[in-house]
Amino acid sequence: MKLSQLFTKTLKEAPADEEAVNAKLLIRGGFVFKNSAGVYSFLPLGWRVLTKIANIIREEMNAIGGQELLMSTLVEKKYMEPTGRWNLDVSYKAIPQIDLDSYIQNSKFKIQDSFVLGWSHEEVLTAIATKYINSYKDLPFSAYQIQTKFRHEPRAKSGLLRGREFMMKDLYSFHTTQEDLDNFYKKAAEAYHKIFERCGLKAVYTKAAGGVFTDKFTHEFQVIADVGEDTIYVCDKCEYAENKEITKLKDGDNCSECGSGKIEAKKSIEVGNIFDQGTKYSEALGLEFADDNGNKKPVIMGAYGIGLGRVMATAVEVYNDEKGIIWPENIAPFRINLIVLDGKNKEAEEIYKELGADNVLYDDREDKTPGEKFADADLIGCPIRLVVSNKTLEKENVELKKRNKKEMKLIKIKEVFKEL
RNA sequence: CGGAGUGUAGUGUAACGGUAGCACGAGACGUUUGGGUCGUUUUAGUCCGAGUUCAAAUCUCGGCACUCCGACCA
Repeated sequence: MKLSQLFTKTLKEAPADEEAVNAKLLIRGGFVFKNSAGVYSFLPLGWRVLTKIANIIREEMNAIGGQELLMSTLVEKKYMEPTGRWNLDVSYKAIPQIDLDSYIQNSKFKIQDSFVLGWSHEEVLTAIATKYINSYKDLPFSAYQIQTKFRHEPRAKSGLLRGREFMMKDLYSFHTTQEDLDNFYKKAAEAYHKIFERCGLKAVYTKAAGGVFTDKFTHEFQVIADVGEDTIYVCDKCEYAENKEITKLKDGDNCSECGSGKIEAKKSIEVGNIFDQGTKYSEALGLEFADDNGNKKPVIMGAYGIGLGRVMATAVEVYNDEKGIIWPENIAPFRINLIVLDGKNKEAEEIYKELGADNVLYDDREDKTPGEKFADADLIGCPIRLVVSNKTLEKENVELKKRNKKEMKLIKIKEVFKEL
């Protein structure tokens, strides 16, 4: 991508009323546009990051057998009412625009028969499954989607960390036995660890409460960071952790799991969670299977969520300096930021062509000074910066600097492709 | 939803109740080219609605929005 063509621009200063680092840097860099509190549009750079996160998640979900699909966003009352989740405060209702007179005259229109904008899709997928799942032979299976969720947050905050509208991956698994669910649950947890690791994040596996999703304990993936709104109690040795909301652990306790570690309280961001939902949804919506004796039994379910925007914002919170973002390799909008100084030259064009528009953000702007280009490169935060200028070209060199390192080195243009 | 704070140009900031100014950005011309270069010039603003006053960005009331703390967080 040529920076001269990118329709967004960087801002020298962050909006005065933003306090969260992720909001400041993502807005300044032109990754996102804040439409309202907790409601963001993803601009080309931000969308690239989000897409990369989505693809990592996809690969790992596919690897454990998850089948990708896309469910409806408008969810009718008939789905949510049986589970008691139709009239929860989190709901945004979608009410048709009809004039009041016809509304009163025409009793067929009932506001309560409208839709909720989907904020979680257990009911929808369970209802779909009733159509296709009859026998134990149809199980287990798991399916997921990556979709925008709508949740009414009484207080949206911290940039992308708590929004009213956000992209989420939600996977649901369906099983005949608790053992089978437990096995899948472990596989999903491993997949989650891989996902966060690939995104450059270290997530602590944390025991927590299930809220409205389940009465059982759940597990959260928590990234330790001061902006986090959660508090977890973690063992400094074995990393056993429990969320403050359920724990009896205290700061300074000895770890009961490994026996030798010390428990510490840490602020953290919940980037993902997994739930054992038992038969709550299958029973409410009549999802049953026939076992090998022909007896009908409710399907046992699990749910597994990751907030994509939250992963993105968390990476920014964890990896930044006074100049800008330092993206982890795998989720950077581009791997390389190529800067050309002293006017365009054929060497830079060749490097850009060779490495590819999908890998390189090519700062070919002719009306910008070197200082501005460097400042933008630091702000946008691609892992590798290449500079081609008269100075480097004298000896057929390119300068290479990593965003997370101070040193820079000169390498021969011909060898750039090997190096990268 | 309770509490606190803030709303001035695209962004960041000034202005005692008395001419809305500065910087950045954007446009033009020139200049400069390894860390947001310099100069000239143009552009654009008091969140909305009432009230007090000769006069309101400024005071009062109402609304809306945003930020932070708390409650909530599926």
